[in-house]
Amino acid sequence: MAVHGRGRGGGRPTLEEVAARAGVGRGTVSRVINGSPSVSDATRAAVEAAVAELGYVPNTAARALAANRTDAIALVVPESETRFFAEPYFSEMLRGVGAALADTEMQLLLIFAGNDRERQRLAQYLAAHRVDGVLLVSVHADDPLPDMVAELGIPAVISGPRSADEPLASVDSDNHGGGRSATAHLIAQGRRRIAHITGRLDVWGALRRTEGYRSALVEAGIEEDEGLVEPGDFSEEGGRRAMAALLERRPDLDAVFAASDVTAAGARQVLREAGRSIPDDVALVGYDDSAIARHMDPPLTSVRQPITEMGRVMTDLLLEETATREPRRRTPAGVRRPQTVLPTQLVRRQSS
Amino acid sequence: MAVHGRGRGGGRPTLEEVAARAGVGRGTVSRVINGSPSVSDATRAAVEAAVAELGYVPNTAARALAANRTDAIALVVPESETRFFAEPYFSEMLRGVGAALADTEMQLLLIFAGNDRERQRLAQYLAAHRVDGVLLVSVHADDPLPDMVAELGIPAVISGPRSADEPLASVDSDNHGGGRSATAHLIAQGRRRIAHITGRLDVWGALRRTEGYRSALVEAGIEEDEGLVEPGDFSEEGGRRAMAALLERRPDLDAVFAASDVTAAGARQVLREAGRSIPDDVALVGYDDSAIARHMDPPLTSVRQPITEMGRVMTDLLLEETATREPRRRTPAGVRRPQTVLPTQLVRRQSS
DNA sequence: ATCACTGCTGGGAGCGCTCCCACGCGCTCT
DNA sequence: AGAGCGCGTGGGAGCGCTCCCAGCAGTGAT
Repeated sequence: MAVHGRGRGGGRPTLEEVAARAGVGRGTVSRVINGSPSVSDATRAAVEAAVAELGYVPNTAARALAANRTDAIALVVPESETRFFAEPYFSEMLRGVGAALADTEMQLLLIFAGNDRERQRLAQYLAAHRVDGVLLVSVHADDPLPDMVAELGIPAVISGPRSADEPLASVDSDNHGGGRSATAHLIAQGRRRIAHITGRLDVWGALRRTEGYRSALVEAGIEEDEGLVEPGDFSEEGGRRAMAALLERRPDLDAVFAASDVTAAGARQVLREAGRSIPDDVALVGYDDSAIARHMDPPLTSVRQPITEMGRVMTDLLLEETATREPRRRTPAGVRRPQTVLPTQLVRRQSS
Repeated sequence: MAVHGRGRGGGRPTLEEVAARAGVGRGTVSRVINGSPSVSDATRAAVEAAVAELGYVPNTAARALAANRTDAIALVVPESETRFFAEPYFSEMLRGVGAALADTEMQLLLIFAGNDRERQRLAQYLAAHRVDGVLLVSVHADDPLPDMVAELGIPAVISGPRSADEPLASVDSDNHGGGRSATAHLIAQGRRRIAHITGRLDVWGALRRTEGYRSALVEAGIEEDEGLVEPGDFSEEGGRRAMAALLERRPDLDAVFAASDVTAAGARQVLREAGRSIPDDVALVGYDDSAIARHMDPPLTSVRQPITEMGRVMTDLLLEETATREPRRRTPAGVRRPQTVLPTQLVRRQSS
């Protein structure tokens, strides 16, 4: 890491200086730095030697200016920093993104857009094209963020499409399959009166989980009973409320599939208060395989999403996109971006 | 957020275009953008109007190249991402940094340097001067990172000096005062045989806590008893081991001041196993005021560090530094950077 | 021997900004 | 009336790269 001072006191060496040292032209050095194949081996070696001797490091600002790219992507989190840290979801996602970026020159920017002020700033940021691409995680259905990004013509990948015809590239876990396997598992345990507490149904993924639940019932030839389905909202309180309603309406239910672990935790409280034992009287399955699931009493069977893997795939997709869509322009209207779906996995524990 | 296309298809407007629109020169627009005072009000208004009309956003890359600054600082975390998320310390710190940056144009980069590979990358990053300054948090005493940063002549602020004569600017909480007030509190409760489990004594802050403990004893005229001091290492296991040793050596001790909440948790286990009740037989005080302290049984009295505030102050200090140290050069040898110390606060709970 | 044609190479022309020098104007002070 | 000053201003000269075109050899076909 030798950094020799030269020329204008203390400045780092420039391409020009490396070129002079190696006895070649500026263009050639640039080609070597950027790994162009059309450089002879001898020349390449000479340049590499000069680079090493001078401790040359490319000036990113100059490169960004000349090439009109930044070599950076942003992970946009439409939440407060507090929630970001509270949710293991983000942590896992970040790990996946980091892994995908590990052997790249790409720089990751973490941008919170929890309040209006931050969103305003983000808008400025994107307008200035300070990143080559954007990773959008856990966006709400009515969020204008994705459309803004699309409008600006910035490559983007979203985690969890907002609807069946999401125009942006997306990576999702198989919510339908998850709901289906959770329900099928309960059926395989001999349960027949399986209740379901949904998530917020304006969230596409939650809707899919519920559809998966229905599919499993249909496949097993069990008649659907609308009385066994109660809307929730992912929250603990919602779980309690829904469970109470279900118990009142169908006291003979023998299993519950909740759309999130937190919801399941709420349901468990009500079940316990009602004197139902888990899993003997009522089997319980959650979703997310969060820390709550592991620490619940009894430990909760839950559907695990490959969040880290999602982060990795999202990043790969985005990198590909930024690489191909070189001259920055808007995606032609009507062109659907790839929708990737990753498998979920049922983690069996004592609650079922 | 009107972004009108112009000139070379779709490119954003440039300074030049804004200047033409406002009927002024490039220089004048630049001055307005950068808030230079030497622009007449009329001209300023005209330029601002043009900026608004065109939806002009400065090109950061060009600015960085021309001005040789990046308007970005890095928060360097010498830990894995996993630990980063696990520790509320970082979350609070980040909040403080964010707050200080909120009404700045500065961009925050979060850089993990948990393993060799990441550190290598960081070195490249810093060598390329891609940030104007660096915030260094929770660096270990033998970490080469701070010296590398200093060597490169990059302004830096460190959280927690590594020794009494830390050459870098630093912001710390008052570890001495914290240890002193925790001990004084125990004395005020009528305790006289107060034991102390230290932190890792190669960590300057831990050392200061222990010195604070001693000061309090001296001030109260209580004779120091080396048998009451046992080295720990911030860990739970260390707390258990130390507590066992203390109990064996001084079975009549009536209070324990542990250098961290985690250590206190370890100590509590041993005390309980030994049949000592808290706080009746033995009063216990921890350090950090972490979640553990609140959830312990009984809730643990602990010393709170103003971590968010530390983040804020560190950032302010760094911004000041980057602003003044305009032409990038090394800090002259021998020039000590400011050492700021923020007060701690004793949070009383049922354990004492 | 002439003419492509291919494989490497050098260097001009910018990218959009900041910095700074020089200029013009309206004053005040001789 | 002329010199001197300061304020506001315009625009040249880069910052360190990438892109691209032209040029130069060497090769095989005509």
